[in-house]
Amino acid sequence: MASRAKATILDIAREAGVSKSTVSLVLQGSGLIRPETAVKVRKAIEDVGYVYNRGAANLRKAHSNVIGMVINDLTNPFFAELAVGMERVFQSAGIVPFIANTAENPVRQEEVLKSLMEQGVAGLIVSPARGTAPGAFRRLETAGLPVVFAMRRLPESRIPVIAPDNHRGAWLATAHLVGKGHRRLAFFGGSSDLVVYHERLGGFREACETLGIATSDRLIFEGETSRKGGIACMETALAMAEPPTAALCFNDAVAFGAMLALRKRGLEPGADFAVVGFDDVAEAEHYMPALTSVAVDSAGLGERAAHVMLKMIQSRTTRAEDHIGAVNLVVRDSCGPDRRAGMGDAA
Amino acid sequence: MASRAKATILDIAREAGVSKSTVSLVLQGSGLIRPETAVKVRKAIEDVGYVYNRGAANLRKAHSNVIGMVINDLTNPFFAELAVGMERVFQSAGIVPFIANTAENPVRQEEVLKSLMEQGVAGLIVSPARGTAPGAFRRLETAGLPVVFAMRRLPESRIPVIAPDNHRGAWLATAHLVGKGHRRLAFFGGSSDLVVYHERLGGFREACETLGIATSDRLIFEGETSRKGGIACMETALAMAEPPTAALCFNDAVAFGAMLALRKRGLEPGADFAVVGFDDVAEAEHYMPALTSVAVDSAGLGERAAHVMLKMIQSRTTRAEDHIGAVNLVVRDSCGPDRRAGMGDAA
DNA sequence: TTGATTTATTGGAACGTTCCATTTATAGGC
DNA sequence: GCCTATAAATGGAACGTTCCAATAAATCAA
Repeated sequence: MASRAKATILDIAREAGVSKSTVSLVLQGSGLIRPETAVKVRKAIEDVGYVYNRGAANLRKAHSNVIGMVINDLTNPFFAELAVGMERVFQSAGIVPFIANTAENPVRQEEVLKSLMEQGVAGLIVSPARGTAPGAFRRLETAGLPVVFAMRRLPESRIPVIAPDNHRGAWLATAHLVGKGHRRLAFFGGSSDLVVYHERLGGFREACETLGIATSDRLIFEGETSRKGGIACMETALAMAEPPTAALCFNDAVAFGAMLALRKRGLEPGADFAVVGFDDVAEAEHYMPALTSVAVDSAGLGERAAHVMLKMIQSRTTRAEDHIGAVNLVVRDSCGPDRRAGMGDAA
Repeated sequence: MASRAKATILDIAREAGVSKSTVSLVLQGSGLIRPETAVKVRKAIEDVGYVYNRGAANLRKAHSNVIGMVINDLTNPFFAELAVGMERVFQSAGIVPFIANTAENPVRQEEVLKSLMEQGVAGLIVSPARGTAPGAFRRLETAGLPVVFAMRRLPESRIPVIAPDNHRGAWLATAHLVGKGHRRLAFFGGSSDLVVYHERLGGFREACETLGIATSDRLIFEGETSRKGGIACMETALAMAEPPTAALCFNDAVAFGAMLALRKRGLEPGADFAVVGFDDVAEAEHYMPALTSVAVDSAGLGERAAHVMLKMIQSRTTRAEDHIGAVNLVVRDSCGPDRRAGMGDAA
């Protein structure tokens, strides 16, 4: 049907016997054209197999309808959920979000960012890769492009952030463990080049202090934020002279790893060692034992980030308020009372 | 630094004291320009904070450097891995893949496809949403756009497919169960609107027939391809007068659900009922018990799909060979021998 | 020196839209 | 019937690139 060369509005115009301007108007749904004419034009559009060329249009129009989502690890279901939340909002605003994965690689991130800009996106929602240089987003800022950070932030930047209340989440989880009678608490996973790490660890430390629990740097185990990292942390911890009896994990993946390591040593997660996760991914509920975790509502945060972005685009500004999302501790089966202390005082 | 209005190559030309053509040549890395001139131009580019306008360029150039990946369910880690494999290949070819999620919704898929085309993508890699209309890709075909299906296919279409050998995978898994002494085998999850379902179920049926096992439609349980679906299947199955002793599950998610349902009834997966999954997602290895599953190498299939796409773009064709990826059964702990039969003949 | 050849650089015409300023057609008021 | 107001449709100039054909400058062979 369609000829080999791509059809343009001029082809449609010829086909329908009108001018290209009329076709353009129809395409934009303008009320200025007579209904019968519109019908005629739309038929011609069908007939020639026309596809709109947004690149050409953007040459004249102020802004495009695509926004980019730059995500550091797509294989983490947590980020996938974030993406899904954003999509929900954008879809209803007629905006198409394109997702790009940086695989936690700053160089790749640079490329992706460049490509998205060249494509003329209207805005960018970014969860920056670990190890991103402090100035990496300077260019975007000076270009006046709306950018919001999701989940993660960069040490010093004026870019608005949408993230959960990491400090409070860690506080709640720690208090829960203390309430169960644990006195020797560890923190598993993560590393200090992540701002989130400092927030979560900070909440842990503050809770310990407030509740009169001694903390020691020897009970803080840095590690990968994956199952593997969790296994490693647990193994080192159990090898100590005086091992901890409970651990707050940087995220759920680390917690799953920690529980795996326990099993491998013949210990029962929950009963022999209490584990709390962070993020509350879908899997947490179905694990054996079901994981107690800090729920952050990632889809909700995604929606929020999308709304903020929409507002920024609308008001053509590059500034917005940070949004710190509420968290809550979901208690399941992975934290029993401290065995040793339990005998004496915890009934 | 940068002025408010976007800088164009004309601004650069003025700044560097050359013509716009020279700037364009530098941008394309042409060897025709004198090195000193190139340096001067590049400096000017830095100074004015220029960002390349790919939309304008595509107006003249034949094709863009972006290809679209349309995925039906981003929250399934399986698809995320597929995406990661593709990205690896495209990155080294200087192509930027944009991912879009259809959330298993044909309407959304239509929008996403439209948007991607308008954006002028060079090609499309698609895992079609369930319930996609047979003609949904007709337009793309006639437009001469290279399209590859990944993992899933549409009933009748000439679009090349990259997918695992579902038939053989199911065959292997079924034979494994039979080898363990099971004689009453069920198939859990999936539904007949998916081509993949017919392939997997076909392999199951053929293996049963070849190995002399009776099958009955009453042992084929359709259901959602999720944990929830797996739970439902298992519950219905166990309620039967003569329940099966083993099940091949449509995918790993269904298998996890089935095992969950067993536990809920006080039965031990592996010992009391054998379960095999399909896809071998990362989680399978770490589950309790570790899940026996058919590994499909999704990242590898992603790479392959990307290569096929690259070749299609290069040779400006819309045809390519299908590629059926090898599978292999990873035996873990979720399938013990049939208890009842075991007494008698399976030692 | 001259003409031919090579090397660098440059105008200008596309590319497919949008949108402003016009033109043309239709209707209304007198 | 004429003038004005409104509705509908249109031509043409952008927008930021690429690329061809043309020019200008430098090099070479005679």
